[in-house]
Amino acid sequence: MTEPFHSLDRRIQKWVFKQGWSNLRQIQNDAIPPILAGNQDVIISASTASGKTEAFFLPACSSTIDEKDGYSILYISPLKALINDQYRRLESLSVITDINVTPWHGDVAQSLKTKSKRNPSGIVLITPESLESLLIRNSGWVQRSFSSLKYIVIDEFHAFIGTARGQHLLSLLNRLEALLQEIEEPIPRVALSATLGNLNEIPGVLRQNSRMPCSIIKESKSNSQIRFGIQGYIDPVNNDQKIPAFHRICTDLFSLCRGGSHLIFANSRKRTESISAQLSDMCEQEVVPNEFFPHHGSLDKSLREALEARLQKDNLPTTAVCTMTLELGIDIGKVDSVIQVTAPHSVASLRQRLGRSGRRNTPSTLRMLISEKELHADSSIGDKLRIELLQSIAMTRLLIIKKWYEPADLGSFHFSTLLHQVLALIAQWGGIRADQIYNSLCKEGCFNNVTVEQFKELLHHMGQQDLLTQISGGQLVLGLKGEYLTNSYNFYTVFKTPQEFRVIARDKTLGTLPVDTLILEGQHIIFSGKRWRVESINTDNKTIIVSPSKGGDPPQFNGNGMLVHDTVRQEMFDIYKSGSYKIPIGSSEVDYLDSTAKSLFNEGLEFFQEALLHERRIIQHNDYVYIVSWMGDKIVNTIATMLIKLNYKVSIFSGIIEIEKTNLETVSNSLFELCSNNQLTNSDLALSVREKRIEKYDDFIPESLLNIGYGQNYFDVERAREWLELHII
DNA sequence: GACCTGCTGCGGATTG
Repeated sequence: MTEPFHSLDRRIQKWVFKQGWSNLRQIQNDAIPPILAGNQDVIISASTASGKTEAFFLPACSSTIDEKDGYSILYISPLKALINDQYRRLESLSVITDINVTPWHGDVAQSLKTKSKRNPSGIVLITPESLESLLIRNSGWVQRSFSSLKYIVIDEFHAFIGTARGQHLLSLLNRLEALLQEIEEPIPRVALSATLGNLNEIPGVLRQNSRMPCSIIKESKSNSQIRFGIQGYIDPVNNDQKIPAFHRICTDLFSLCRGGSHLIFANSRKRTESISAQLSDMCEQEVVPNEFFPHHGSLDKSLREALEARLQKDNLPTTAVCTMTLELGIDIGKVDSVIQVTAPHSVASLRQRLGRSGRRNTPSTLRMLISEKELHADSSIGDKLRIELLQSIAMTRLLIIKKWYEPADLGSFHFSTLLHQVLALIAQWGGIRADQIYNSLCKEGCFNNVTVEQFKELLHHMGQQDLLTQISGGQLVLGLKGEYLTNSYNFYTVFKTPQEFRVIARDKTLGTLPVDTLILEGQHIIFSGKRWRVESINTDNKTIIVSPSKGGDPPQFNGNGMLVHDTVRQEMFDIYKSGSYKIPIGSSEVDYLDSTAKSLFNEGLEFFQEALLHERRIIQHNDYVYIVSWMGDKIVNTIATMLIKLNYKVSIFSGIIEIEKTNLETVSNSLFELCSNNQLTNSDLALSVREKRIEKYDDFIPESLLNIGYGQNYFDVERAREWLELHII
C-alpha cells in the first residue's frame, strides 16, 4: 500500500484490507491528502465505476471517525436509488468504524428519520428536496445537529450543473452555510462527477465567492479500446413494395443482441416501446424465452428494478431498450455492447452511454443504426444532405478523435428557481428583509447575475400576486398565495412535472402516462414492451385499466427540444468539405460505415457539392430560400426569429432554415438591415415568442424578466450578427 | 424534434 493510505485511521485501513483490495486506485490515493486536510474544496472527476465514492469516504470517515455529536458528513445525491445503493455500500464500513449512516429521502420510513433526529451523528445521505423541507420546517434543529459538520459531498455533480435543480442545490448549500454561521471557516465542498467538458470552470460553480481554494483530482487518461461502427438503412417511400427500415433495424438488433447483454438507446420512450415490443414478438415467433425489456422514466419502479437486477446478475441473456434512465449512475454492471438507434442528441450523453460497455479485457463497443428516407422528387434539403447520418458521424468523430463533448451552459438566469428560493427563505425565517434576501441569494449567492433592479421588479411582481407582503418594519412575509404554495407537498421540487394517469393491468401498476395523451377506451396500445387493449379510463382516480392483446401502437409522450452545439454542426460541415468521414490512425484510415451508410454518405456529399454548399450558406430552390449555417441551434434560432419578426414564413429542420415564398435578394437585404440595427437584444427577440413559460414558477415571473431569461437561454444576437456579416452580407 | 429527477404532516384505521 502507498504512502497516503497509511495516513488513514487504522480502522479505515482494516476495512480496506477486508475488501480484499491490494491497492487503492490512483484517484483514491490522490484524494486522501486534500480531503484529510479539510481546508479546501475538492472536485473528483472520473468515469462511472472508478471508485469515486470511496475516494471521498475513506479519508472523510477517517478524519471524522471519533466525532459523535451531530452529523459530520452531508452527502447529497440526485437520485433516491443512488442513496439506497450508497447506504448498502457504506454498511460494512459503518459496522467496523461505528459511524452512523442515515439515508434520508421521501421513501425512508419516518421512524428511521425520527430516531436519527433524536441522536444525530455520522453520515446523512439526502436529496436536495428533503434538505429543502428540513430547512423550511426544522431550521432550528438543522442548526443544532449540523453545527459540527465537516464535509458536504455532492454525488453526480455533472447531473446538476446548469440546471434548475442544480441552481436549487447551490442555493441550499449557501443557505445551510449561512445558518451555521458561527463556524468561522466555510465547510469544504466535495463534488464527485463524470469528466466534464469545462472542468476549470467548475470550482466557480461549486462555490461562487471563492472563500476556499479548490483542488481538482482527475482520472488519468485511460487507454481502453473502442470498437465502433455505423450501419445505414434506407426507409422506402412506397411501403407496399419494400420492408420498412424499422423492421430491418429490429431484425438486425435481434441477431446482434440475442444471447448477450446489451443496451439499446432509442432516444424516445415511444421508440423504446416499439422496439422492445417488436423484439419480444420475434422471440415468441422463434419460440425462445423473451430477453428484451424496455426501461424508461414512465415505467413503474418495480419493473425497472427487476430489469436492473437481471442485468446485474449476468446469468440470463438480457437486452434493455432504454432512454437516458440507464445512462445515470445506477449499478447495472457492464454490458457487451451499446447500440444507438437514431442520432444521439449530444456527444456528452453518447460518451456516458459508451461508458456502460466493455468488460474486463474486452473493448467498449458502440454501434449506431441510422435510417434515412428514400429520395424522391420532393425530398427536403435535410433528407438530401443525409443530415441525421452526418450528425451521427460528426458526433462519433468528436467523441473518439477530438475527445470533445459539450460544456455545460452556465449563463442562465433561473428566475423561476430564484422565485422559489425567495419563498423558501421567507418560509424558513418567517419574515426577512428584502436586502437580506438579495444579499444571501444574489450578491453572495448563486443568482449573482441578477441585478438589484431585476430583483426589485421580481419582488414587486410577487407582491402584486399576493405571494408575499411587506409588514411594518420592512420585513417581508408570505402572502396568502405564498402560504398556499409553500405549504404544498409539491413545493420542495423546483422542476415541473405533468399530471399523469396510472396504467394498471390485473391490479399491477405498469407505469404512468401524461394526462394529455390521447387514449380512448377500446384502443390497442404498446406499453412496458407488451401489447394491451384499453378497457377503461377513470378520470376521477386517474387510472387506465388495460388487458393483454395483440397489435397496437405506443402512446405519444411529450417533451421539449434540445439545442445542438456549434461544434457538432461545424464538424458536420468539415466532414463534407473534406469529402471524407474516415478517421486517420497513424498512416492508415479507419472506415466504420457499412455499405448502405457509405452510399448514403456519398449521396449527401454529392448534393453538398452540387449545391456549392462549401462556399454558399444561402441558396434558393423554386420560391424557397434556405439558410444552411452549420452553426448550433442558438444561432439558428436567432436568425430564424429575426426573420419571423420581419413577417417571413420561416421553419427550421435539423438546423436548416427554410423561408417560404421569397427570393435570395429580398432575404439578403432584410438580413443586411437586421445587422445594421445595433439595438436589437436577445430579450427583444424573446418578445415575439409565444410560449415562454417553461419552468415551474414561470407563471409568476414578470414578462420583462421572462424575456431576459428566455433570450439568454435560446438566442445569441451578438454571435448571429457576427456570423451573418461574415457569410451572408 | 427528448430525456430525467423529487416531495409533508396529519388523521384515521388496523394490529399486537
